[in-house]
Amino acid sequence: MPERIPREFFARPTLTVARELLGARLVHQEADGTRVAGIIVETEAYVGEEDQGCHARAGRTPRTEVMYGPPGHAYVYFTYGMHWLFNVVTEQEGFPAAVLVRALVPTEGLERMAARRGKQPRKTWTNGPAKLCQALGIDGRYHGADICAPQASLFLEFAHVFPAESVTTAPRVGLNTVPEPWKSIPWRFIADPRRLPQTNSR
DNA sequence: AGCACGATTAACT
DNA sequence: GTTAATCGTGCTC
Repeated sequence: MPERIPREFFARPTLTVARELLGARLVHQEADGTRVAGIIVETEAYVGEEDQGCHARAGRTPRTEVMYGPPGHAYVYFTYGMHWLFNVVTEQEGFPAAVLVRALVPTEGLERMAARRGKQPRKTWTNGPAKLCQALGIDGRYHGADICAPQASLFLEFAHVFPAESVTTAPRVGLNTVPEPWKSIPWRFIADPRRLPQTNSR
């Protein structure tokens, strides 16, 4: 039985959580019991009101309220008129921060993913933050959900640990109009999926 | 009340 | 490399 990641894991510095979430398994247990899941291979950290790339730069608003709440909750928001993005709230309650999950390697519920991602090739099912939400069936219903609750249907499990040499960092994506140093600071974490144990992919 | 813009993607050229 | 699709949010008037 895989071990679910406890809340204390998320109640730490956001950069640490973002790095250590690489290799974790994101699981959506659907209403019929089907597990749709994948191993996280890319994340980004968004840290506090000072971070001009973080939504909380505007302060506490209805949209960002969840980021100010306790760690281990889902911050799910809608953008570009059609895409959902999934984040996990980090740090202590009262400090607004979160980790955006940007990419997964699919491992379970492949037929569900195929059904949701349509005719797209498998390689592109979960290689983007909005794509993985679509593939796993994550949308605004999960905004604010406690992913550490025992009965949670959306949660994280410890699965794999990537060695340091398989992890690289880079500036965060899509912050074109954000001022420096936030625009270039390397708070994006990328794991080499080739370092993952072989899956039954084809 | 109105508006510019975005933590994106897919389909173009 | 460029662009349309599409709408909630936060800011301005």
